[in-house]
Amino acid sequence: MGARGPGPGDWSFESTSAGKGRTSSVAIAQALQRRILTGEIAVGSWLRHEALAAEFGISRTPIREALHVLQARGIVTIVRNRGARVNGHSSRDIRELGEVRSELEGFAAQLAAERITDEQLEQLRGSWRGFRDAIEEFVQKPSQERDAETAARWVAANDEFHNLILEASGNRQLRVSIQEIHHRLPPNSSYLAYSGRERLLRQNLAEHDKIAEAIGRNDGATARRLMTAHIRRAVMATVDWMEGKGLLRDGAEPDEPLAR
Amino acid sequence: MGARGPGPGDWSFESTSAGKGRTSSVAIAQALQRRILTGEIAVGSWLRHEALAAEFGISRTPIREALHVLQARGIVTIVRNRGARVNGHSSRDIRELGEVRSELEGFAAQLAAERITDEQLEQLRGSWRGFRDAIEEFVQKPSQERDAETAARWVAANDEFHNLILEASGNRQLRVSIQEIHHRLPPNSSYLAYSGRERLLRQNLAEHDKIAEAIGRNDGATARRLMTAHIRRAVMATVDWMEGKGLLRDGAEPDEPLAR
DNA sequence: AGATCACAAGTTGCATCCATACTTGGTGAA
DNA sequence: TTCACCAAGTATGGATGCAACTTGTGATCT
Repeated sequence: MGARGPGPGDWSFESTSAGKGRTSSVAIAQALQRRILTGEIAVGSWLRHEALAAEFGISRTPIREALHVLQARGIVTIVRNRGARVNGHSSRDIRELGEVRSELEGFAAQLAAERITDEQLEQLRGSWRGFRDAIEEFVQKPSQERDAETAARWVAANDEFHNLILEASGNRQLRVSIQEIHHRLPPNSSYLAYSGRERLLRQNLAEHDKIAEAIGRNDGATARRLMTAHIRRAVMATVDWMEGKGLLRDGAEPDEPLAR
Repeated sequence: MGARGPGPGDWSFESTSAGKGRTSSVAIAQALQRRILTGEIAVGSWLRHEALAAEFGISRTPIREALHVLQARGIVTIVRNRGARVNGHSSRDIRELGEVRSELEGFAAQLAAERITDEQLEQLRGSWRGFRDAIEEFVQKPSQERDAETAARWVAANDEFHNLILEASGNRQLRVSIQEIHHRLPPNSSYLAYSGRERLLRQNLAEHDKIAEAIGRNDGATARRLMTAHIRRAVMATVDWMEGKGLLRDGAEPDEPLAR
């Protein structure tokens, strides 16, 4: 049961048709969500059934379902007889999400420190080594050769580290809640925010090391404190990067569509 | 601007028909969710489009949308060409959800203690008094006269207390996450779990008092500790009640893990 | 008798069609 | 010139029809 879930930050499919001819509406929701959160679809824009249906080569019905799913996730707002509008994030939203995430992951680290098994601990250390090796390989390449594949390795190793801790926490609902928060954040934002900055990457690695060590000592309080600080730093880096890329909505919003 | 935001994930209505004849699919999702979480619709049962459409007097299209929303909330699982199956909670799920909720609400209390304004503090105290009065009125009535309306008063006062703290925390995303957890729990479960037990009600009241006092002293650490313990106690009462009512699924799950 | 295969019933998934509400551009009057 | 009103256009919400898939049952073969 360990290897089951790809965990948070995993939007695998998007590749056109999932199965044969039928494209599940959840796949469409995922594809739309990815485009929205990466900024490919602008914040505040309206999503029109007809255009999306034509683009995906299907009818409006599954599009409508996908939009309702996105509304349930808080990513768009459906206004009656007007359509679905993209709910942008403000810098404040990202920071607040980061606060929540840091608390939850800190809690997970504490539980993990109290409950982790020897086998899981060994996996965690292996994951850390994988993270280290992937980073070393990444930073030693010249910038031109840094392809997506090498970068994906340390992204995967990073995800694995956090997932192992969630797994070791023994609380499945905690995992669901954290996933739900990831659903409200841009995918791979950590990768994008860190990819160019070697110093931050190395700092990240060192933090992972200390967290794993505290968990290995069954020191829940320290593990929690370290993890919380770790996530907060990552969030700050993400906010910086998003602000630089102009992906954030300004604080003041032009017109509130859902005034009820 | 604080009071404005129905940020993402704020749907207050549940009141039958939203407009006139048109029933929004969101309203249908709410109605179905309520029935599922109260046990009116059995765990493990299949929801069929045709039957639901006939029951609500509408066609299958909005039913399908509602089911997809419920799947996004983790309440049902849609299996291709087979339908939507109700995902029951196990006692472990409820406990785990309670752990998460207690952490988040504890965090909210800590933030509230650090950031609350004088005006909000006064509201909080007023809310506490309302809670006290409603409980007094409730417990002094003979059992037969305890109608839904009087009980609803202290339920509302209790909700107001927690909502004010969330508001004072200044973190809107925290509120969304907690609401999302509530979406995975039976509605009014606290009311149902507490309604018959005067001692628990009074203890609840005393805990609210201490929490409000710690927040008033700007003592974040104490407020957090008290709130976390408060929620955990409430969750334990809820689990007891749900086990007594047979609303929980047995621990071992036959097949079909609920994570996607 | 037990197992296997084929067929039929039932359900879902998607496409298309109709009704309704909102938007918007234009026109006329103050 | 500006405001108000009206009408046409457009997009969404819901209903219905059809194809594909799953499953249960019964007949046939070993």
